[in-house]
Amino acid sequence: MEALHFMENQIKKIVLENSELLFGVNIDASIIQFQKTRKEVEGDLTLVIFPFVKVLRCSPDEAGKKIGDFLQERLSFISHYSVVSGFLNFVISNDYWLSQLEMIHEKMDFGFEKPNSKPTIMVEYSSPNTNKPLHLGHLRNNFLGYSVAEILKANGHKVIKSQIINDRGIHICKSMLAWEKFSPTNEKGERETPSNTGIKGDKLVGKYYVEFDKHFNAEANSIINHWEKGDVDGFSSKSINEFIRLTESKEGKEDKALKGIDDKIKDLAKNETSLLREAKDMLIRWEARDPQTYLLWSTMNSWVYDGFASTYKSMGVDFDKLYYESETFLLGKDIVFEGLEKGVFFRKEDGSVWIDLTADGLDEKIVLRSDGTTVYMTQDVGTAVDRINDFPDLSGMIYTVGNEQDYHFKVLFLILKKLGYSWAHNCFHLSYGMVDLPSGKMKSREGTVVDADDLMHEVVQSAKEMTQERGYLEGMTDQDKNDLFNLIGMGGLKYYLLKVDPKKRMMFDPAESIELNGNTGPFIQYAHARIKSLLAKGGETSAVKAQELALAEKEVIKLLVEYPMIIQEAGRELSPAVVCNYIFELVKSYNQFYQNIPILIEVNEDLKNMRLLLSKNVAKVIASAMLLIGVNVPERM
RNA sequence: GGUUCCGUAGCUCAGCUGGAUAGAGCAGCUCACUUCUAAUGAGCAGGUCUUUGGUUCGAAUCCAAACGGGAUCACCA
Repeated sequence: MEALHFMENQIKKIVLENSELLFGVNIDASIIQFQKTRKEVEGDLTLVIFPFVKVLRCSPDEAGKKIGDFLQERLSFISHYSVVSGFLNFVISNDYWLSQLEMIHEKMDFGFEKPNSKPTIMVEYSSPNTNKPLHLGHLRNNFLGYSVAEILKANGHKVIKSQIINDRGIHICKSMLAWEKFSPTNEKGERETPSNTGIKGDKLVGKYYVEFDKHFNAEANSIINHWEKGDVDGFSSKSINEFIRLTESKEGKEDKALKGIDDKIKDLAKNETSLLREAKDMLIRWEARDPQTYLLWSTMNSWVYDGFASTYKSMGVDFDKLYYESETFLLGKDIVFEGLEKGVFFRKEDGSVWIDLTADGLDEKIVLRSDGTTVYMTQDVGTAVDRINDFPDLSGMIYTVGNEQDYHFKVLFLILKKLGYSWAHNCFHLSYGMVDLPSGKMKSREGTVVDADDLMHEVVQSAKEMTQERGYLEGMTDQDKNDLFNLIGMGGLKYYLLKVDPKKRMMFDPAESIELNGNTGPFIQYAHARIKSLLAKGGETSAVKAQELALAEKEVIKLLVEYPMIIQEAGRELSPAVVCNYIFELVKSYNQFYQNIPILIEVNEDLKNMRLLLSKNVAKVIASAMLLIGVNVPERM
């Protein structure tokens, strides 16, 4: 058991067992509340006395003194105590702290639970759209998902990292179509490919998705022009009537309402475009497994996967199991039919299938379109069931997806429960906030999207410049140097994105993200490198013999002792930010010690040895905790 | 409008199972390298914890309302 809990439990036990003797009445365990002692006050552990006062009917000071005396006599780890305005502060003996340091030193995997000792959990993250290259938002998603998986492993869970790849649907057909129609051919008669253009696969496909949108919008605008001129031949009368109705309704409206109406007209026109019709035809051909369409689809997807693979490599994330929507959507459909028979879903007149969630405070939600094709929800139901089939020992699933989909997941989990799946209660949406830029929201239309590859390249580049300027690089090979620049750049970026509570929306300042001072990844990496350098010069360490302990040293040990509880808390909260904040505290505390207390220069061998041991274990915990957020630490920098 | 998340220093964020004088980092101003890596440390300055009411011995923290901001409410994904 962790040292702090051990001490708290000992105190609690003695107080409860002797409450009759101490206070003349039996007390409730809930009034025994601990907290960390404030910095300004001497002490390590504080018992709050206020709750006792009501029961005991005496002053807080009296009660505190009574309890303090009693405990000091019976618990060896209590050196002495003080009562300050209703708080009973225990000073824990130096021996106890030093023995804790010794214990930490002996444990290789200090803070970690036994691997695979807890139920299996699947963590889904990343899950990109194959039409769009990964951007800043995906970086937060990937780092978060990867880190949560690591944190759960540290808590003893078996973890399966997965992602669902959104590889089918009308949007995919759009980029396929655009490539077929608009891609230029070279002298050999080939259209653009990653190999003949040198463009990264995901970027190339993304380019044609944008290209589609451009032509799509142009065609829609020209249709609106026709309509406005009264040229309505060849368009469905339903659309025309709706257009006339909308146009008339513009009369006397405010700007904002006008914009809404214009958007509706645009949608109307889009539905009449030949491009959309062609894309829809293509989707139908794809669903019918038309060989030519299927070949184009699998070829372009493979370009995207190659591109993503290289981005994931740069990110330092990986997956144990991939799911493809093209493989799970049919299962989802089957489940809907089963549910339809069981009465979970109902069919509307036009043939579409719905679920009524109004009794649960939600809306009616569609699960199958009237033409029988699936929607996002159907696929997610199928994927969830597929996963349980693949991994029967799965006890829960965590979906790392942005908070704009809070409603979707609420509905998804509810549907799974209504379908009678017991595991549905262990599905959890790890919902994280959007990443904003100083200029505001990222908008692809305004070109303010920060590309993941570009950003990673930039931070590594910046790390390179800084490190060449002030790093300790003598004797390193070019390969080692490049690894180091990468380590520092990516460490800074990951730490920057993970130090904020995942639930909250956060501000991403590009200039600040490559900063090296203050609460940053490189600040922590530097501390580690400095300790390693110290240890290299310090020689071997042996068991702790020292008995003195300076305040700065004790503060560092106290933080080390907390590490196991931090891992638990981070696991409970699914929050890498908890780990980040802890490492930062630890490093700050260590730096204070390092700056003020001599280590190698110390003449007393016992003290020197203890300080080296302390440093060694700080480095150990830094490295261990940084790995939980997917960051490596350098031996030197 | 319904639902939901959020509002703490100039900026970015901690703290929120109720507890002592609300903390960091950045930016600003001082100071400390012939020393174990100064990518560091010490200090100064900076606050009506959005507002109002309630619960309590005690509220940044819990409850309610108001104000301000985000997300979401498609036969899109």
